[in-house]
Amino acid sequence: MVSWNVRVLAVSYTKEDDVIIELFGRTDKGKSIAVRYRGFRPYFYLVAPPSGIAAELKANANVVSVEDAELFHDGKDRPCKKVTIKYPWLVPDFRKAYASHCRVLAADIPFGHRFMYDLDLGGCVRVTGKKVDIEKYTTDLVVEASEFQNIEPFKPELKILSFDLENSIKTDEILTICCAISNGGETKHESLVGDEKSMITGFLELIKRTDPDVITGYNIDGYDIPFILKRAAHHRMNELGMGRDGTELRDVGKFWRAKGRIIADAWWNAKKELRPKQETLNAVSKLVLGEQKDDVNPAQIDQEWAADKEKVVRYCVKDAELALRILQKIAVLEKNMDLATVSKLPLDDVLNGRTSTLIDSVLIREADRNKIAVPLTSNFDREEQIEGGYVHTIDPGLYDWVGVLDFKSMYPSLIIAKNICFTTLSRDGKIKSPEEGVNYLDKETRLGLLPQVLERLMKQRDETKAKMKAAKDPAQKRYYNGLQEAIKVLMNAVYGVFASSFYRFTNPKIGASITAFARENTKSIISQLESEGVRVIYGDTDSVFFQSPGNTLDEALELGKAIAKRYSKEGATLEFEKIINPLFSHGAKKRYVGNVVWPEESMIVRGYETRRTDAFNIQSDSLTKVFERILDHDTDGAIALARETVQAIAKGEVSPEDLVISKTCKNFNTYKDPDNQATVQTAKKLMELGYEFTPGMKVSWVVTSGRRTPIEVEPFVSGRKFDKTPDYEYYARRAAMTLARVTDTFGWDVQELLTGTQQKSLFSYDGGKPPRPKERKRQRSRKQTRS
DNA sequence: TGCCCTCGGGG
DNA sequence: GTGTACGAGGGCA
Repeated sequence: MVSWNVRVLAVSYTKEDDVIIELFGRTDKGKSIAVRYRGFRPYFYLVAPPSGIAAELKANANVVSVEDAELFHDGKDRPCKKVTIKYPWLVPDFRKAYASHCRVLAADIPFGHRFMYDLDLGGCVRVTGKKVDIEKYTTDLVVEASEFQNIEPFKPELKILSFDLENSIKTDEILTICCAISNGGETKHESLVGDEKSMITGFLELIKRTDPDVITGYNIDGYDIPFILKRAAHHRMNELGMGRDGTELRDVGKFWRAKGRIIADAWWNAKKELRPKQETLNAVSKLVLGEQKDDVNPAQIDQEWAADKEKVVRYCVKDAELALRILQKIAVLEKNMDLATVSKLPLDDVLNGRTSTLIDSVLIREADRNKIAVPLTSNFDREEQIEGGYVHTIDPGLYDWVGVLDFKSMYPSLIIAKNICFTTLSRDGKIKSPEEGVNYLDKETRLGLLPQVLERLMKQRDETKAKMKAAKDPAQKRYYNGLQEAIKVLMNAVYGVFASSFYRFTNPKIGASITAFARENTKSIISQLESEGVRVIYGDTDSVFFQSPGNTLDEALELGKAIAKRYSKEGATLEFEKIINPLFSHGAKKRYVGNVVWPEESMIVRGYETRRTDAFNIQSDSLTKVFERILDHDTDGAIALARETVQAIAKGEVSPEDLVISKTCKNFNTYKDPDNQATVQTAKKLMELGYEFTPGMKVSWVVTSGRRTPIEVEPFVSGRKFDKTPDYEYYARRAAMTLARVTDTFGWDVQELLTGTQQKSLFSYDGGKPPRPKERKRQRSRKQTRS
């Protein structure tokens, strides 16, 4: 018997003579490994099944055993039957068959996960067994395992294959497939050219030969992978095995899976991680690598290919490499390995799975240990959304020296403090939630599973933080920091699944009472602060924004620290997070901009969209400039700028270039009502003008009549003279609408920006109602800038 | 205000 | 594979 230490990347099962669990991973010696394990059986529970059911089950040839069990369900311990069956793929049938007779439990847990839960395996394991030789696997090692042990987590260097293809727009044929393969520190390039069939075969062989843990590229899920499959189908090719056992790719909605490997689209991950304003490979490369794509025009790929094939191949290799480096730079694999460690799951499940998967992994293990029932995930009707956090209204205006206080891990803290759990939910519980009739048992009567798990995670996080502090080696420090961040993510995810829609362990009452407790908490802090004379200007869920009466950083700092200290109590720590000076809002919740001046200087924009690509230049540029002036306390300048911008557009004193709107145009028939689509209209006119158009191209236009339906547009081609007249009125109105959201605060609404004059006197009344907010604000904003 | 539709990335 | 998976903005009623 030999042992290997493995970072688990994926878990699955296969049907041979029997069911075999497969773990795929990489060892601490850098070898890829496939681990096989026989003899694990699927099972589920039935709650108090009617008499006769047990006998019926025992007689079923697919049933291995029926045993008695007792599980805590719906407030008390109940007699159950544990039904073990032969094959995991039969579980759904059993589930359906018995659901009408009694409650079925734990019959929707992926078999691989069930295996990991039951052996309580984590993200890294020591596998003991013997090496075997099974040809279908592409891994360095194949092992028949007899034993598993948990070990200290480690993060092996993963082998990543990034690829990109170029295809003819005219004929749809693949021109080249290029790869950048990273193994440890070094990166190798491979490029395939020639006839399409052999390129595809060559690509599959390359995957088989190099056996990457991760396959990446830019938008491969949505483009390159389906494209290769489409072309392979065209040639009637089969056996497109990219899996580590030679099996084919699986289509999971928008995404793709290859057994034993992780398909991690660099675009998708960069999008999640960075939320860039522009998501093109070029823009993201510039953003994270400070580097650009090669100079090839993809819209003219056929011409480029005809002119210089080697140049196109270089370009393609470069794209593959950029995607690879982006994935490495944003370190998603590392971060997710940490999350896999704390949630005890294979990397693939963490990277590509839902957050409920993470919580399941932690909660189901704990439930099993405590003999607590694991219900099925019910088919959620996404009816009523539970009420969210408390958001304090913000009056429009400009505020100086704003301090921001934050409750530390508010939701987890509340769950622990109030013993909130599906196991403690009880009408006669002593802990009364603000929600009518939703009460929880106190800890002494029954400690909730959820609070128990969260308390352990919190403790674990504190310990990890302590280790981080104690670590001398920077690499060690980073390692512990990653882990403690991952625990934080996991804890916040716990609240997420309980609060959002339906989750197997909860009902809306629990989520609703968590937020209800939270609202009560935040509101009470706000009113206490107000009663002692501190001016609270805003608050959202777990944060409170107060205004320092002084006009220095030191005064704001002192007040913030004092409040944090005074209002922190056991289980609800209030932290002083930052100082913003100044802060501006036009009076809508969740929308503000400001200059953060402590602890670090930065600009903060929340809710305002200054970065849309389908807005015309003037629209986004002027909004940004208006914000800059406002934060410089130059409100008059901001208003003047907004007014002048709108006026200039209305008078036609702008170049058509600044009015161009760009969007992608897909195949016309993919639109419900193509002729109503400005993109389609533009594309058709482009073709009439003799320009080439291919579905998927970005088209640019200028609106020539915004009043008609559908809107009338004219294509804009850079370099070609634009000889139509833009609908300046339409553009002025759109700019005014964007800018007025902000200038309204200072007394200028859409109409007034359009006409350039204020129509109402400052103190006019509106139908007997109190003065319009904007007028109050005008005064207030002046006052705010005083000391 | 809330629903419905579309887009984004790729060539 | 005991799993069906985005998220945000704009248009329109």
